[in-house]
Amino acid sequence: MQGAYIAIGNKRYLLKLPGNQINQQNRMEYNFRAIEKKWQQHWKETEAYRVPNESNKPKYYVLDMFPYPSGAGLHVGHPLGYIASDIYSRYKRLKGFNVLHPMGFDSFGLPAEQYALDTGQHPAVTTRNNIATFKSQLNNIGFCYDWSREVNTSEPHYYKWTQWIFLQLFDSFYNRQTRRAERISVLTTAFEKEGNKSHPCPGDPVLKFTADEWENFDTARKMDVLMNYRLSYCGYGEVNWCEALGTVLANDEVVNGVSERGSYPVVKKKLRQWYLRITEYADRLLEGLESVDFSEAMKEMQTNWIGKSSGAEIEFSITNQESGVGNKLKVYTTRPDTIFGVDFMVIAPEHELVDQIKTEEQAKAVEEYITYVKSRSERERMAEKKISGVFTGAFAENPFDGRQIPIWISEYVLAGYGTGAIMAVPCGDERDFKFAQHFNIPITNIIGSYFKGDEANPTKDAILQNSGFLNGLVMKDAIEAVIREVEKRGIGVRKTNYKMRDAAFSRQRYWGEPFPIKWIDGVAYPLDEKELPLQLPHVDSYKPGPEGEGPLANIPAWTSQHLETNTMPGYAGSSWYFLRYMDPHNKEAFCDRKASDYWGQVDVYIGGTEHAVGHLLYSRMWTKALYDLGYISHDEPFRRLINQGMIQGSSRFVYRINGTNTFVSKGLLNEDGTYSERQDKVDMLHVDVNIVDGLELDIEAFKNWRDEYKDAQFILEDGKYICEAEVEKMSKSKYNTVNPDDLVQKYGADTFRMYEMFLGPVEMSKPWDTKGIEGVHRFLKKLWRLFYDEIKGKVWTEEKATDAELKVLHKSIRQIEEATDRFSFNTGVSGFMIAVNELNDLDCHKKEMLQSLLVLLTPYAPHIAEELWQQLGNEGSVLDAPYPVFEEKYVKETSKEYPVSVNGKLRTTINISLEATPAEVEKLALENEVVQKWLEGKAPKKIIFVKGKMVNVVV
RNA sequence: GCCCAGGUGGCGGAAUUGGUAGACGCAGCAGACUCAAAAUCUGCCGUUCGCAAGAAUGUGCUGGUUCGAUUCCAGUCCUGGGCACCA
Repeated sequence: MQGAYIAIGNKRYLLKLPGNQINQQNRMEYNFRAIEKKWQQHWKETEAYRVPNESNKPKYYVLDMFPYPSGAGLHVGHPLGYIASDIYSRYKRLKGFNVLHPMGFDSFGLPAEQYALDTGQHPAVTTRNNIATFKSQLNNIGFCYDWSREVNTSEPHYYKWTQWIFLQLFDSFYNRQTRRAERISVLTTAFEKEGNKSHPCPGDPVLKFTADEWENFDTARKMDVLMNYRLSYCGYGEVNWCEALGTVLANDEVVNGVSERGSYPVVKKKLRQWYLRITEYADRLLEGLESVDFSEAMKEMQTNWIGKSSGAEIEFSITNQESGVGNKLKVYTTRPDTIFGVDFMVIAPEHELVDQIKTEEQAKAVEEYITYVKSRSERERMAEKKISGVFTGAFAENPFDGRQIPIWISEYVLAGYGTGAIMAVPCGDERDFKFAQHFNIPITNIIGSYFKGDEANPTKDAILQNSGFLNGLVMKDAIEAVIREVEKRGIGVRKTNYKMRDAAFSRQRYWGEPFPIKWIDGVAYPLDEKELPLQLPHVDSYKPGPEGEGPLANIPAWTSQHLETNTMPGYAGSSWYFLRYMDPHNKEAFCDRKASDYWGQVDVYIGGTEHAVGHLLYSRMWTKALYDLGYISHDEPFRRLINQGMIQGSSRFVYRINGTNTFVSKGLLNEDGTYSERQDKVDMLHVDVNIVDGLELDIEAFKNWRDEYKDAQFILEDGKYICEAEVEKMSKSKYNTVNPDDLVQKYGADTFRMYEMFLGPVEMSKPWDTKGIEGVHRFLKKLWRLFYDEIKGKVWTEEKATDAELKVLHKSIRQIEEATDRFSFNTGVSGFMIAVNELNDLDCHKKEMLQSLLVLLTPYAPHIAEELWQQLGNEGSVLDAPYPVFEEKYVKETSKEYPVSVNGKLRTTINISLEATPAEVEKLALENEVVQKWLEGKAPKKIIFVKGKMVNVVV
């Protein structure tokens, strides 16, 4: 950059000039570093991105899923969605909207705590540092965030309101009659009047009491009952318990039944846990999907997660001799029509009846199996292909034909779903069939020829046989018949079931929101609103507390106040942050009603599918609850959702000859992956992608990369060391992360932004490859040269544009506007490239043209657009310039080069007027030499003509 | 295992409603400019056959529907995401 070209004759020389003399010359070159710095500073000083809560413009709310500020900083995968949303926000602003486009940090979480455990650094400190890094990285890219609205979930003035919302949920229940959340006081008033007959208990379905009984409950009992209704409630749940570490582990800290750190055994342990009663909202979460613009795939994932099914809960009597007689085994089935095909029962190994019903002969086998299952994660149990299980020795009686059915336990039945017990029908269910085969359990066929004995058939169309009173009925119809009969006999009920479970809402950790709850005599009391925020206390050690409790249990000052020692999970703060952005500094409320009424729903929400069923469902539930309680006026948080794909890492590897410090270039390896005639074994080692150009290793950089490679030897091919490449997750440990800062430094933010978009559709996952960025950078330089010649200086003119030039412009307006509208930013970028190429071909430097192009470009490359906009002599910022309006008349065509096929195969093209009638087109097509050749004198059977598209002659 | 998505040149991708497959860019090759390099510009660039004209073939794989399929249907393989304490 330090220099300029001068021309002598027709030759050019690059002159080295001192820094203070280059300004005027410099302007002729695309000096992106100076330009970007200048405008970022200017926009900051003029508060160009500040968004008011009052405006006569229509509002538009564009939101990114905010990041967890990890210690590794931002890598090129993060900004993909942010760039997309930034482009869209700027586009909407140009189109005249008041656009809310905020950013913040989801700053509570496990990694900061683990880091604290390892290094003793307080999570608040590391989090603050990480946020500073993230912010500077984000600002580098030139995003138009209104930073005055930044939120950090781990700051007391934010989590005060997370705690406050928790208390609202705590003080609410879901009224199934009105289908909304209502205050607990509504419930107690009802209890006083009529007991719980109008409000069946969601936490304990068999609980029934009268007004008198309620009146006579003591306080503890009353609170206990209410706990079973609250939308946030305390119960018991299983966690991954690691005795050796004395702590509870997250699922991804457990690998194959042992802890990831140290490989200690991990077992299931029941602990007191907080939950959100999201199951009460299951139906509304389903219905709400109809009113939002999410992809079908996303809706399907959420629907499947909620997993609504209907069927029946049926009781079977247990009939074995030794014990358990008189007990009932309750199963849930969606296929009661197959009741006569039940050949065995399977109950979850942790089912409460197992202990009572197992026979003495089977006791040992059962216990051994339970020990095995305890070490298994739910994931492993579901994914297991190997069939396993143990007979309990007990039998149940089929209520319809009295058949004795053996009761088994197996890991494929989970305690948490339905009743934790199933009736197995091997002729109709594949898993049951395999189980029966494996354990040689005889199979009853109730569907005649539909079942051939080699695989189960889940049909509902068969006519039932061997099925008592159902014989002759079609299965579909039998479902209803059985449910009616079951209810008539009082041995079961019709039942709607949900796969979704209540959301576990507590963690035995330090770095999360404290619960504003005090425990007194085993009863949970909420803190008063005035006591919020309940601040996280300082700790000296992040070690777990006794008996699986969190670190807070180690603090006497905390426990002496009887405060809850659990903290809230990562998703607490993220379940409502989109509301806080609307009114981030409010000290009186989580968000002023006026602000939320103005901004309403998020119009476009951009984020990854990995949040499909977690964060998105929780936010939807919180929004619905806040709506029900009258705090906001909309009950779906996100009107439209765009899923951004993941950027994967493209890892590079070097081959080292086993036991040496010599590295062999990839192409020199034998086919079997060994080296040389001696067939030396080689090790494949990760190497930092940043010291590899494409596939070619920078050998000097490699030697400096790590001490152990200082004296490395290389066996080269064609003088180069060629690396192996593989696509993997982008992660520091794989040395495949690329820092956006480096690319911005080298090519500028505008190039970086456009290149990320140019990689492909936002929704799609793709590996990162730095190589192509040059092309986008060249494009911006080419654009610059439409304005400035490096010798002649400014080259734009005030001349009137020609028709050909106007056509280029309006074609571009159409393509780019439409691409931006449908989030197809990659084709948007290519639209700019085409426009610049064509203007270049036309040698067009007319201000009229270029100016419009700059406005189109503003959302994608704001810095260069603003600079050139100013250079052209415009007043005001390009950020608010009028968006060019497409006019059809400039792009109208009169004729088209029609593709002409014979029998569907393209043979030639003919230029035909768009006015031509079908008859004229047919005539022209048949007269065509090429068509005649392919007709070989035969008459055409048919001619298909689609106006403006194609002609096909069928022989 | 279950749910969801995606497979198109050497590479990233385009083709919006079933109508010219490969836009745009990278890499590569050839050329211009240059003492040289960089930068820039021009041309070529799916595969096979052919001097060429042209022909055949080609969107993971196997079938189907259609005048016509990357696009719709059935099956299948592979890759990625999620599966409830990573965020």
